[in-house]
Amino acid sequence: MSEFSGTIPPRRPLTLRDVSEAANVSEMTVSRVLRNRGDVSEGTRNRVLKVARELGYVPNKIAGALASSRVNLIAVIIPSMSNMVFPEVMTGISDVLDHTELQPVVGVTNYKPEREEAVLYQMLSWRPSGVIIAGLEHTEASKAMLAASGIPIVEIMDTDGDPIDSAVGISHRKAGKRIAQEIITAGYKRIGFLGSKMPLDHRARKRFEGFTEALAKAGLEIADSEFYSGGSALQKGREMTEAILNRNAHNPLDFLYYSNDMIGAGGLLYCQEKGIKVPHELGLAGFNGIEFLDGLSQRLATMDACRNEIGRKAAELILERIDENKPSESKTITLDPTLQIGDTLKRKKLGQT
Amino acid sequence: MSEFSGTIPPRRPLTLRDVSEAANVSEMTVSRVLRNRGDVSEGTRNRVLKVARELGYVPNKIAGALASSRVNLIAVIIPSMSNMVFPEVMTGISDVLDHTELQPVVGVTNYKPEREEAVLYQMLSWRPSGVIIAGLEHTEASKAMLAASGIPIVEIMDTDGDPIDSAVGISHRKAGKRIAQEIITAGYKRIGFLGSKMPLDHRARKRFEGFTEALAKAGLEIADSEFYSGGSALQKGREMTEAILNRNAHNPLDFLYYSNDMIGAGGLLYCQEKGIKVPHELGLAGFNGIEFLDGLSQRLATMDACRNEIGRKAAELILERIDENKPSESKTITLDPTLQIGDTLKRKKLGQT
DNA sequence: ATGAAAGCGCTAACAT
DNA sequence: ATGTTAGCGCTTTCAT
Repeated sequence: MSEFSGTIPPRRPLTLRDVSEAANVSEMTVSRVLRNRGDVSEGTRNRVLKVARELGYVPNKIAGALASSRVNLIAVIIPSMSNMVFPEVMTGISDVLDHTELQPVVGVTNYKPEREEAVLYQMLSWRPSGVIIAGLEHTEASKAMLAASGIPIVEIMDTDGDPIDSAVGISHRKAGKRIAQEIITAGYKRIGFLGSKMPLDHRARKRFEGFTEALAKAGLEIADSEFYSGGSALQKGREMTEAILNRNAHNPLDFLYYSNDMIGAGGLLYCQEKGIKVPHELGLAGFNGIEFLDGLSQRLATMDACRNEIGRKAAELILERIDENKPSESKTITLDPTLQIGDTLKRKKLGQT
Repeated sequence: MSEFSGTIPPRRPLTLRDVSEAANVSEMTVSRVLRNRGDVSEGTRNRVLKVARELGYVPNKIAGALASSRVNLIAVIIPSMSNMVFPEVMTGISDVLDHTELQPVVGVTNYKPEREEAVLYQMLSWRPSGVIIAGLEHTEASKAMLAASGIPIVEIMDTDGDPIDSAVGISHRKAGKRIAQEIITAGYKRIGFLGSKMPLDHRARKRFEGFTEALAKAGLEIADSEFYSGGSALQKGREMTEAILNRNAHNPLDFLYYSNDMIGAGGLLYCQEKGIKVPHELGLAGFNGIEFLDGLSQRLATMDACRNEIGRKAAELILERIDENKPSESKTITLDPTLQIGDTLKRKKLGQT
């Protein structure tokens, strides 16, 4: 210990008072300058600004928020970050919020309802101005918290169900149906399904349900399926494709529907290497429209889930509900995902004529 | 307007007082129960808990933080989220913080220094308990804010430079050198470089510098280079590879070094399609060790940037500095990225013997 | 255009 | 084991 220890005052964060003393004005005036509110003479204003900058003052939002009971935070609760889909939703949200005073704060649930409940509780305890949360399925407690919060809630991604307040998304059930119809129309008959073992990914489940339903209407059913969990999705796509094709070698499949584009891309790469003729011998389709599909030599058939758009619209809904004082109603916005046929779902009707 | 309008009380968030009245104890006791602090009899405890749950009380952290001057937030400031590298860093951070009371709050800068400054200011105004920030390069104002904040700061990803406080990362300069040496040893001579137009991506720049430096020492230099910005990285990798190879057809390149794995993977796919023999005719290497490389039929040579580890260590450093009261010193932890030779950097020395 | 007083909803510190 | 008092650093409201 140096003999001078103790002479250096412990660094205490600066307060409004420090600035007000240095600038020789009341705290109130400093506050007004820093928030650009009320009348302050040009001279005082400049003096305060100068002093604040020199001192390196950073306002304490905690105190500000408590005093004004205004917290310019939007809680965003999503299942996963590494998923490629949510970063895009986040971009949409940020694009809109960047023009405002609001800023998004993200919580991740890893697809676990109890984790979602905990994260939600944490976020609500900061008294945000609004909540954007993925999905329509939540624990009873979560729903109660959301409903009781008294702030705008927007549930995103999915519109197959009843929102607590507002919702923006696509119908995954319809998306599944749509792609199934396309596959049927193209003349494929022996269809395999490859997806992830995620009982709690309700959106994947709904797509699957819509898919099988549409097949059933055409008198078809899924010939075989394969599920994975964890690991490199591209690699898993490869492995699962190999497995399901081999297993059905005696009576070959002619189409594979993947629950996401990453495993679909793995399957496509596998087929290309093995010389399997896509789409004539075997058709493929995924879901999500992830950007990197552009880099493959054949474009995988997929459906764009409107992720950026969902983010934007969700943020806009929140803004509407906050800004305006009119009793803005809750609404559900259902977007229409675009089907991209690509190069892997093109076979002409065979044996139908 | 309904004739009953005004009869529904505007939903005011519940306060401790509401709970204390309903449970017939002092606010202080409720506070103690909810935070598991101090002695509270089992009976009172249960009663309070029950009432709080029934009422749906969610504590106001804003007020709590102000009163206790403790904000259990760690600010995490990163350049990008869609990058694949930062989600992994985030996972490392969360893995460690999940066992504590602290929670990460993320801010994204898009590689813009002025944006970083703004984000930092915003975050600091919430008085977080610590800051984890990517890179060692910041504006003067940002550095000043960080230094003046009086909280633990950990700069991550990079250790080629002087940290404000602590740092965890790898030496990108050394990483560039290392891969260059490997390429030289393998006997490649005409080396192309493909990267992104990001003057502000200091880590990519440092890798490039280390790379060219090591080449220079061996009497070599970069034969040609190609840069991209925006778009699908996989696709860009393809296009740039085609462009650079064609441009040098008269005197062919025998190695391509990519500044990231995504464009590298695009290049690899291109080569495979064109029947270019990798690694004998043309060697390839990327940087980052992204998971999906596992799904390609040849493993791209790369270096793992220790992203998860960096996140973990950064969070641990912050915890050390907060938890302990000892004057824990700032330290710099330099991790050692592992080189993965893969299948694209293997040519035996030729013409050297 | 500026200031003074009160209090936002909690918790620290000190009773009891 | 429980209660009381005094703030935390701002903003609101009302004076001047």
